[in-house]
Amino acid sequence: MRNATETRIKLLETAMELLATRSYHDVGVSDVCKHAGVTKGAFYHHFDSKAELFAAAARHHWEKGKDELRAIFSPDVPPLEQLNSYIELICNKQERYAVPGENEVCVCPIFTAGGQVGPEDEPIQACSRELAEEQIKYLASMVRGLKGEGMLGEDGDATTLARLIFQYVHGLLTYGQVFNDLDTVRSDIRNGICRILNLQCKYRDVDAETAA
Amino acid sequence: MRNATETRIKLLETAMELLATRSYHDVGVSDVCKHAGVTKGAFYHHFDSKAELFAAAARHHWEKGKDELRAIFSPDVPPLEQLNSYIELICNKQERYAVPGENEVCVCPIFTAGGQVGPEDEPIQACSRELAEEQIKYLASMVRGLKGEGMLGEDGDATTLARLIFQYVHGLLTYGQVFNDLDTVRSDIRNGICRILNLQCKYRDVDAETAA
DNA sequence: AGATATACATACCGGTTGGTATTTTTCAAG
DNA sequence: CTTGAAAAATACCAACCGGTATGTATATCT
Repeated sequence: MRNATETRIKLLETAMELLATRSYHDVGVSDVCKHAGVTKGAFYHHFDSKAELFAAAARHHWEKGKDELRAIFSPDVPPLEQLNSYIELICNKQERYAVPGENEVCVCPIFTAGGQVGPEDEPIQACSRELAEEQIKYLASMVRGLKGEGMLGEDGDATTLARLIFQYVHGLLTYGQVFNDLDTVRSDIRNGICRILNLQCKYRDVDAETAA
Repeated sequence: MRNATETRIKLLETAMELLATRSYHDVGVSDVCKHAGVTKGAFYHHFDSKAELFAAAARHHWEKGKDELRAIFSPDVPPLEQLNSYIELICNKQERYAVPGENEVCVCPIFTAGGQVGPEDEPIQACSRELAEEQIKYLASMVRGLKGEGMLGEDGDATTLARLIFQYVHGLLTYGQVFNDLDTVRSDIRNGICRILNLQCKYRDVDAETAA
């Protein structure tokens, strides 16, 4: 592992992987190092502190996943398909990060950390907020799209709706984590989001896109 | 403080107070002891471990608040009033536990802990699940009431809706905590719940109960 | 009052954790 | 090659935290 940037990235991604199933405080720097196959000396060569690592890791994770989001929420994609893809994305993340049999469900590691650290680790909270806001923006564009196609029942500011969805999804995943129940997450996520959106019933099924 | 049960209760309640604004790992037994005006020796006289303290504290907190819930969700209370009271209850809890200027928002300390500990502290997670399920039962009875009065738009299993609400509220509070923004919580909570319920518009305002 | 169990205090232990100091290795430029 | 700086490994430290051991008041029972 002589490549510097490679080990740095390895550390960043390992940090997020561990954070997906454990809490911020449960993930020690030694843990990260061990799983990344790197010693603590190397770690502190790249990062000043644990907090800095996780802030950087969150940003890295976000940047990496951004392309996915951009693809999903691209203006070229029909809004309803955006919705379906978004739901699918979250479910896929479960399969990618969760540990079957142990931790069935994992919440968004970025936002979670923000809720688990106190005000002393402000940089991490700030990072959480920033990325949450950005994600909400993507959702808001989708909401506007749905509204434009007349698929939503009534009023409701797009940004507000997007925020509500974000809040809901996070709560849902936390619920899934505590109950270690991925099935409920799978069945609730569409239901919850569609209800918040007040999406017209005929569009709520997964295969409804063909009807549009 | 020679009264045993008194100090025990003091410890239980202090634990929940601290947990309301900090994470489980950030609240040490020494912290609890200091804030409760009790030494560690006294603490370990009453509890076997930190985990046991918080499990017991959660139960105590729950039992204490149960009367409120029972009153709110009593069959004698009109369903719509139940909803309004529930929302108000959550907002009031903010004023009670949050630290103005520092921690504006606090999430349900019981359920939060469940999401913050790993599988090693299983008792705490178990406690979280148990109390969450009980709370969902109360919500479900409210949902049935609303449905009985024909206030909800359409289909939807009562238990499912109750679970969705629970998930949403938790996500909302976490959002509020990270953004340290009580105002958004206040304005989103009614919106989110009513949308999940698909509560008919005319009943959504706070003062709509007079119309019922 | 004497005996005994309960309630609490003080001091400390073992382990862990974030972080540092120092050394060794790698590798490219001169 | 030599050299020098970045990268990574080793060893280590101070602080902290959950938990324990032991001692001391206070209440209860006989």
